Amino acid sequence: MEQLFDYISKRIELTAEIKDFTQSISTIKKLKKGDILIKENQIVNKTYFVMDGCLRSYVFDNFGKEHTLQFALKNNWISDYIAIFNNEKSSQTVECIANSTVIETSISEGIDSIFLKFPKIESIHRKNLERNIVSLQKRILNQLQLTSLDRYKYFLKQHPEIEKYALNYHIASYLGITQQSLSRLRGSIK
Amino acid sequence: MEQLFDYISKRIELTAEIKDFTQSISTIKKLKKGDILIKENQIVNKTYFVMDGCLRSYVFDNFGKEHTLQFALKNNWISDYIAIFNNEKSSQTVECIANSTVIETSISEGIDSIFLKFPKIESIHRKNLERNIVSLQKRILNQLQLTSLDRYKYFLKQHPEIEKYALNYHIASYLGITQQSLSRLRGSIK
DNA sequence: TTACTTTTTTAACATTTGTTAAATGGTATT
DNA sequence: AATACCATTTAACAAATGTTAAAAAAGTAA
Repeated sequence: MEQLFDYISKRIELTAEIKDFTQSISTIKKLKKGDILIKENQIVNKTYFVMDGCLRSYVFDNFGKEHTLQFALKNNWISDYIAIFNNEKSSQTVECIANSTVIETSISEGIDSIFLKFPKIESIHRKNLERNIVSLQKRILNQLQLTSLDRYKYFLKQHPEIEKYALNYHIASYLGITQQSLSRLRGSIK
Repeated sequence: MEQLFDYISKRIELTAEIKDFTQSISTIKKLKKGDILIKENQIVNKTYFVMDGCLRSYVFDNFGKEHTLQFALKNNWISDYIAIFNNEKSSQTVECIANSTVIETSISEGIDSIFLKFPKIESIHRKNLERNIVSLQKRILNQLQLTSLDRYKYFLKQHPEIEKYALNYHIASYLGITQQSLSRLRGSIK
């Protein structure tokens, strides 16, 4: 649990109160490759902090194809935030793509009520949201202005250790191309 | 200014204090089509609330091509948020694409200091960020799973009155295709 | 109206990416 | 080692989109 406390204390002053509260809603879980943490059409009241390993969130389209929204490596959070923020059932799947250790944090009492009790946590959350928006905007701009080869190169820079964990089609479905195209791009690099 | 107060009071209880403060950092501006509000490489300490008309934010790529990040219609905010959140100089341009009336809000004292004084404003901001993340994620998913024709149709649903304001290439550069391709898609609809 | 500018459409051709299918490579199990 | 399973690469062809250039249409000002 220390890893999460480190994360928090880098952002705000970690009081005993906040520490106790965080502990009370969190549990450490060992996961195996292939485990599914969130399925489609469920109520989402958990969010996951990756201590080690790698999780992936994705959606299925009408043809059953997967489209990857996020990879979460060490010290990153993942969940279906569309569902949480909109109070909807999940449309995303969150899957463990390598043996991982995560902290599962329950937000079933509602995030707004948490922020009411601990305004400092709202500040952390707000800053995370800002960071998140910056990276989503950058991803959109990449999608608009880069060729798929350049997107792939940028992706590797951003996630240097991802190839240890992710399959070809995980990455392809993040970049918006087919696995065969990605394979072609890889060939063209050498 | 009433329009902005309406916007705020729909989200939090609008106290006299917050009203005064908001007024003290805001001015109404009439803009003409073609006016540039934010240029590349400037310090960004303003954000714009559209009362009427339409603004657009975009970036230039290495070849001088424009890529549209956002259209802001009535009751929407626009600025270069990457610059603001990261404390960087602007990489985006914000342009007025139709005669417009906006409220220019100065955040030169720093958004964090504003939130310290008025935690309620941080809550509004936080909820806006969440909504924004949902729509950015949806845009990414659309980019991943829809054909450009379906993206265009979805875009029109989302921005029903945009065709009054936006040129062909504004929309094309938002969808990530050329103006010629967009023209082809339009033809194929009828 | 006319002349001028800007935007949109159209067309021919080039390039990229998708589709389908088969071959190759890797890993774990018996 | 042999088998089975899964992931990756390769190839041939199809479809979508980009590129370049010109024509048509729409908008604007004198």
